[in-house]
This record gives sequence, C-alpha cells and structure tokens, in this order.
Amino acid sequence: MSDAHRLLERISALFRAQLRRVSTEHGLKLVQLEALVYLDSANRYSDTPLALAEYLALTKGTVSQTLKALESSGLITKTPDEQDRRVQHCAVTAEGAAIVADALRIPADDGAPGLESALRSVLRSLQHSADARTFGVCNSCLHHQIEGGRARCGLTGEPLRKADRVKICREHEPVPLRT
Amino acid sequence: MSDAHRLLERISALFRAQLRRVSTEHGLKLVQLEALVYLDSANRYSDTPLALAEYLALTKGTVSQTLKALESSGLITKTPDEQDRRVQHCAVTAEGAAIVADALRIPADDGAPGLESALRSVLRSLQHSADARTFGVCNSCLHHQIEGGRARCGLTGEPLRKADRVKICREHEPVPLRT
DNA sequence: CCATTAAGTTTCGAGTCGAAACCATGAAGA
DNA sequence: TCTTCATGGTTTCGACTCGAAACTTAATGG
Repeated sequence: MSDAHRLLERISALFRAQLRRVSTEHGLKLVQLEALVYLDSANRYSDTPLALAEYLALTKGTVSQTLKALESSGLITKTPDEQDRRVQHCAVTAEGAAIVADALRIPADDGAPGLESALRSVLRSLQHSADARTFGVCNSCLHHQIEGGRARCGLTGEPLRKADRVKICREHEPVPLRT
Repeated sequence: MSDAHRLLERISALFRAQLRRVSTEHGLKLVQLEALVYLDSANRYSDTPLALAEYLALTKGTVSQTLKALESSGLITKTPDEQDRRVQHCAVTAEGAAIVADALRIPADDGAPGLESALRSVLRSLQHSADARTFGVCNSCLHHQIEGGRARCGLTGEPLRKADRVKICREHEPVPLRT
C-alpha cells in the first residue's frame, strides 16, 4: 500500500535526475529550472512569486532570490500587476522558453503509447489525494464554467482566453471524483 | 508530445512538494530525505555513495557530505565492504526508517484503485526511455535468473535472497519491451 | 487616518552544490 | 614484485540555496 508511494518516488527521482542533468548543462540550479518550467505554463493568476513558492513548497524569501537570479540571467521578466501594485507577474523570455523546451523534450515517446494516459490518471489521483494545492489546469477545475460558448472562471468571474484554460492555476479545485 | 513530460513534471513537483514538507518537519534537507528513502530500498550492490550519486545525478563529493550529515544525525550507518575495502555500505537505522515510513505514507490511497498499476506502467516506460541508469528491482531485470527454484543474478553470479530481489539495484537492465 | 493584512524583498547563518585535489585500495602489466 | 593505472570516497573551496525573521510597500477596513 505504501507501494504506490515508492513507485512515485522512483518515477520522481528518475525524472528529476534528468532535469538535474539539463539544468547543469545550461548552467542553472535545479530549482531555477523548475521555476522556469512552472512559470512557462502558469496562467495569469499563478505567475507570481507567491504561487511559485506554494507550488515548490518553498518560502517566499527563497523564491524571491531564485527569481532575482533568473531575471538577471535574462530568462524571465517581472512586471507589476495593473490592479494590485504589490503583485509581480513573471513571464518567461524567449531564451528561457528555449531552455524549458530542451528540458521537456522526451527522449523516447516512441515505445510508450499508453504513457500519456497513464500519467494523466496518476496525476488525477494525486490531485485528489494531496492535502495541498492541486495546481491543475482550468479545464479540470470546479470553477470552470461555460456560458453560451464562452469560458469563465466562477471564482474570479473573469472570462478565460483559450490560452489560459490549458495553463496551471493556483486556485484550481479538482472536480470531485464520482465513485 | 512534450505533453507527457509536462505531466511528468507536474506529478514530480506535487510529490516533491510533499517530500519537502516532510523533510522540513523532521529538520532535514530535501536531499537528505531523498537519500534516506533510496538507501532504505537499495540492495547490497546499490547502498554505496557512488550508487546514490548516480541515482540522484549528483557528484560523489556532494553525496559524501550529505551522507556524513546523515550519519552524524544517527539516521544511517556506514560499514566497509568485506571483499573490497574501498566501498562503504550505508544502512538506514531504525530512527531513519521511521522517517522514511512517514515520508511515504500516502494520504489517500483510498479513492485511487488504478493508481498503482498506472504508476507501474509509467515507471516501465520511463525506464526504457531514460538514457541513464534505470535503477529497477531485480525481478524486472534482464540478469535475473531462476534455476531450480533458486534466484540468481546473472551479472554477478551470486544467489539472491528474497529481500534483495524486490530492492533497487544499480546494475538493473530492463528486459526489452516486445513490440 | 491609523491599524491591519498581504505580497515581495533583504539579511543572515547553515547547509548544498560542483570542481578539483587528494587519499586509499584494488587490478593489470612489465 | 614493483610500478602504473583505475576506482571508491573524502576533503576543500567558492558560489549558491534554504528558512527564519525583519523590513518595505501597497491594499483594506474600520
């Protein structure tokens, strides 16, 4: 029964070992690469230092330093929010995106047909089991609403562009599983 | 197509966030906990500093320090190998094992019936796609042989106890997938 | 307004990280 | 056997990460 967690640990470790290799190739720290990958697929509610801190389970102080390093390397840019001047939106630059693409290129999605669906079901279970934030995409969110062909977030009330709906959101609330 | 890697990244991040929480609870660094988890399920060919370095994709120098810290905290013990006096076997103490158990307790393997098999198939694909070491268990290894009811490692020629066969081995070579 | 809360930054000390030098022990050849 | 080389680990060093806590600035709410 703790078998699932052992498996998870092994999968996680394998993947992370690869991430670590890529990060050192590009002269980055592992955390910096992870931050880059996250920001590259975070929607506008979730591209802030605090959201990243929650995602990585780090303190905001630590994240602040990591982002400072990434910014001075020209891999991200920070722009303050229009409504709330306290929050900073972090965007990945073209150079940063190139590194992300390199990190996520899968060496063999050849011999693995069922891999993606297997991964999806793993992720779904995990999101329901984790006590912490789920960080899912809008499409799988309880707050996601469609009215007359237009997508809307029921939490903020704002309309969602197509690009935002497939990105990670920190406010994500998983739809309850039917049993 | 890089979708699989994004999924993997998310799964990995979710799991790691939990590991990080547990590690800080116990006053450990993330890497220290990861090392502990690995050593707890590594067979006698694989419980050495070098094997751990390969598993985590870290340098042996770095790992040496991490292990020193763990040893002085009383979470592992190091004993030199009988045959080759250069290698050190690292064993997790009872206190260390307790932390591992805590880290791996899954908060809800309730609502997830297919989780384990899904994880297993993910791991299998990963092991075949990774260019690096696979770190599988003997049971799934090319070198694993059974002769007259007795298990043997075809690489070292040595007999395998039951306990060793379900542990992680650094010499693991995945059985080729039939297509 | 003033107090409170919230998002980020800064500072500091402990620890991680990789690179490189180093120390053993084992193996292979002359 | 005496070298020489390879291998498993440790040590040292400088750069960076980490969490905790103090701090800055901006929003919120009597």
